[in-house]
Amino acid sequence: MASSSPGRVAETLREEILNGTLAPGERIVQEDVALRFGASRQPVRDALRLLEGDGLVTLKTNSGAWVSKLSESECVEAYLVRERLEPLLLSQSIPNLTTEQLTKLTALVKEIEKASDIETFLRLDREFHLLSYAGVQEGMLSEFVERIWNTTQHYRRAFAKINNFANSEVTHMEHKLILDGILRGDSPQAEQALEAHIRRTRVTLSEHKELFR
Amino acid sequence: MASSSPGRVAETLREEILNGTLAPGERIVQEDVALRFGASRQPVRDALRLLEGDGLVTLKTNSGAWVSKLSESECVEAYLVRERLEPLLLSQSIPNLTTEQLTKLTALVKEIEKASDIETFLRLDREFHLLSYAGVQEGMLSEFVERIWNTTQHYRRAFAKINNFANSEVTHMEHKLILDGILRGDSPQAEQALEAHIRRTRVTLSEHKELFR
DNA sequence: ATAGGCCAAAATGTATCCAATTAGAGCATT
DNA sequence: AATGCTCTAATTGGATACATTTTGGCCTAT
Repeated sequence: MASSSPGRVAETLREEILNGTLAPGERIVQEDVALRFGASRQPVRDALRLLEGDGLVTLKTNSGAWVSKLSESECVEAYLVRERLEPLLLSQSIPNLTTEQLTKLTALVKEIEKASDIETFLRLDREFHLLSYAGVQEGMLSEFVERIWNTTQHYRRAFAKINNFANSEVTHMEHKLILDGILRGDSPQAEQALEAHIRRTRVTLSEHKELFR
Repeated sequence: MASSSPGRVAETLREEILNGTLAPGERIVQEDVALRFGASRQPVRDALRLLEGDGLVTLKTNSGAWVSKLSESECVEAYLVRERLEPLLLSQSIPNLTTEQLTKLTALVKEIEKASDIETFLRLDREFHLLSYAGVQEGMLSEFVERIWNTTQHYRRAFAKINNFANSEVTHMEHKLILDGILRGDSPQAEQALEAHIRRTRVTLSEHKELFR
């Protein structure tokens, strides 16, 4: 996949934005990227447009490209949208999850509890939630959700650092409730637990406005 | 706005896709567009990437660009997402609507009733709903909603043609309920009426699978 | 000392050219 | 008649070169 030049460039840059190598607000110079990949600036421009479509990069005509930055209200909005969309997505995914995926989800919840550093926690948490949506084939809904996860990734990391696993007990319980609903095919429970999970994060997040200054 | 070349090209093409000049599945040849706008192919490629980000155009590497097409299930998915997102958007918009906007909304509901041809109906209906969201400043939520409206525009037109204003009485009543909620600042009523409005359309739509063949 | 304007360097946007890939017509085969 | 194949023309992708715009440092004037 992504055999095309712009595709590969975009994928690499996306990875670097998600893992924090490229921070929000940081400028991306076309020629620098072109040199890194041994390509001309044209494929790089295409890649930047792709990432703009994903909301990860903000382009300004005749000026340049920056890693997208969210204000506090934009971040809260992202969580409000998650509260509406992810339960819907989960409800459509649950009937189609395979036994292997259910096993993996169960294992992930345990692993998340054992996670001792922030990067591991973030990676596993992301994997758990996105895997729980694997029963739905790619479409607009999953695309929206993935986009929200991507654009808020940096703030999830910053938030985890500040909290230093403070609310981890509550988080683990919520994950178990979601998992229980999934395993028993009790979609409403899973949906409600998920909505509560996201909502609590949103409320807690808005108590840390310092993340956005 | 959109003073840049790719911006202008994209805007024109978007317009033509929305008003039906360019039909879903139709191919878009870079050089043809470039000639039309008296520009080179480069800005056109940028424009196509922009439209791809909007979901209006589908690009295939080394092959070309086509106006995006929705399957029936994708269209239903779009309406499911609308049911979740638009009531949220409306609830955030209502407190910030100006007196002028409320007057305009009232007028639009009346105009929609008087609409005698399909294009007028589509235009006014779109204007009514999008104006009801004008109290919210641009952001992820409004962007998602606008994208859904754009990608489903063609199917709304086809649906209206088939129905030939059959359910228009119900539609008008729903619009009045939404408007009443907005005017009285009764957000829950407006939200519920809007959700019912979208839901009914979705259900009715799935009774016309011939639209997707 | 600070604000404002000017100029040079750097970065982005566009055009043109060439290479690589694909699509479709026409032919051959079953 | 239908299917598969080949080859050519058309189209897209990428690189280089040039034009345009912006940015930021520096100078001047208040």
